[in-house]
Amino acid sequence: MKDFIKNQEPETKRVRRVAMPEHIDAIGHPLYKTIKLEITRRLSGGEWSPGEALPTEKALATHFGVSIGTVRRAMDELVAEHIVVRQQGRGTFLREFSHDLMLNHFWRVTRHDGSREIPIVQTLSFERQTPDPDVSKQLDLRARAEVFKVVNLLLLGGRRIMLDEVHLPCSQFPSLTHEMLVAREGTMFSLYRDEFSIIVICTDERLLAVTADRDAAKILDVPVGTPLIKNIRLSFTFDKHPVELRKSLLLTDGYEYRHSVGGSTMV
Amino acid sequence: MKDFIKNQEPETKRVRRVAMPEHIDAIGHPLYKTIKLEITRRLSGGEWSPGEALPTEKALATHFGVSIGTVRRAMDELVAEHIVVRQQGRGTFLREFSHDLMLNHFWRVTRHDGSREIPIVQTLSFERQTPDPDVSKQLDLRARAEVFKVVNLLLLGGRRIMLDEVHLPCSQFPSLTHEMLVAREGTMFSLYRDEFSIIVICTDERLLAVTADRDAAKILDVPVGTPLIKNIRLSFTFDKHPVELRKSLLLTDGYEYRHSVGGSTMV
DNA sequence: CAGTGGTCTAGACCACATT
DNA sequence: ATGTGGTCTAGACCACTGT
Repeated sequence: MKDFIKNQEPETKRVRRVAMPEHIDAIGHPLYKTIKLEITRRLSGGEWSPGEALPTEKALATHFGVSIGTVRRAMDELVAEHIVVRQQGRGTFLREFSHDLMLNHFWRVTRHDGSREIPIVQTLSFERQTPDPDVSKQLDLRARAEVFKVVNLLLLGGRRIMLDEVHLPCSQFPSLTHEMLVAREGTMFSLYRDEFSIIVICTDERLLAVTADRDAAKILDVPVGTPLIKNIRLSFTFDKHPVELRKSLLLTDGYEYRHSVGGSTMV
Repeated sequence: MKDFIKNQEPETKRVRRVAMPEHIDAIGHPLYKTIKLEITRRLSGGEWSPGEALPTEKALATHFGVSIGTVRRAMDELVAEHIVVRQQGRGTFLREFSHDLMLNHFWRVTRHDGSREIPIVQTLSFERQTPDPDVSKQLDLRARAEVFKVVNLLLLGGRRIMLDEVHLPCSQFPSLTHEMLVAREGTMFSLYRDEFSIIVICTDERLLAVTADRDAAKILDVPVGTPLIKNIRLSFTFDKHPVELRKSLLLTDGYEYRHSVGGSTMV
């Protein structure tokens, strides 16, 4: 009945979907998710280095055989996850794990006026061990899988502010050594990325009010009983796969812990 | 030189932009932002009530004289801000300020297993006062502007867990009374929305480690010196306009404070 | 100037929900 | 069967960056 002008060039449309590389599981996913997953696969594989320009949206569109809008849709999510940055007129770049990103995205400790400061990190200990069942469970490890345990002391304004106990699955950081931790510039997250191609996307944090016990008090140089915030943080890479468990004690003296809820787009 | 087939129907395109209602300032904004702003204006005006279906995307598109994709772009941000919910095949609805939203979006206190519980609120005091300079500054008030100060005690599992001191600008909540607070069902935020058409979009929180002083210890029924998390939270409506300052003391005993960084879209 | 991302269009088809 | 939101297309034009 209806005189729709449909399928003027019929053979080129649905075919493209199955023209995707075979290792991509497109079932049940919208096309842009598939594109996004393929791009993240290449990122994880180290195909582009931080700061480097990705192919243009047009190039990606023709490469994948999809419309440019579909590529943009995939890129939109990568931008939202702080994995890439777009610069109008210049290109799209794999985000560098700069102090800027670290400070504004994952580093929650500020001065009372809201300004942020780069912490100085001192690695106090480094060992390989069989984790507690609790640690093993949170990191989703197989039985008898081992972890590296790193203890760091963080200084702000020359004062001891934070004591970190970091647990990393040995399977994901096979060649990690004490020397790498001591010698490195920048944050732990930049180390994960540059040396192991592990990109941290998101973290879940659990905060508790505690007081300093004797050990913590000694290391942080405060009286026993000083109030501290205990932060149990689990960090994830793609697919919500856990890569790091960090237990921190934070001294909020001259500093505070800040975060926002819901303020991403804002008018 | 180039045989672009441009402007086949020339008069209908750019004209639409200026065909917008005159009270909209479209300068420098992309069209979808203008659409979004206009929709939020109507929401603030109470044009639709919570739970009610908005016009269809197609209807909005023809009403504003724009493409359906542009309306979707505006809606995408409203969805991201938890203002509306889309249901495929049904429609788009102004989000109800349900316990569900409250619990999963703004309520950060959970049991140690991550489960959430609806707090029971007891209003301990209600008064109108001239705020401290600090409170006045954070709420962005004019000189001599007054605030309502509400003190609430929150119970979880029958135990006293949190002590809130809430500051509200009188100008934005003109008819607020003690009775409204005592009589209400649901959260403070639902009260703001239902009675004053004020929709809270986002909050900034500042956390400090403290110990219970004599007054707090008495009210929370814990020993003096018990570690607490002090949370100074500023809540905003559209345009990052502050509407509430809340200073809370949280007892993390059987409970903890949880939040995520960066986990909105996730693969 | 050419090339990039940013916005916008007009439509098609799909998946889902309701009648 | 109808109507909704969800996805996708092919292309145009704009704003910006670099030459």
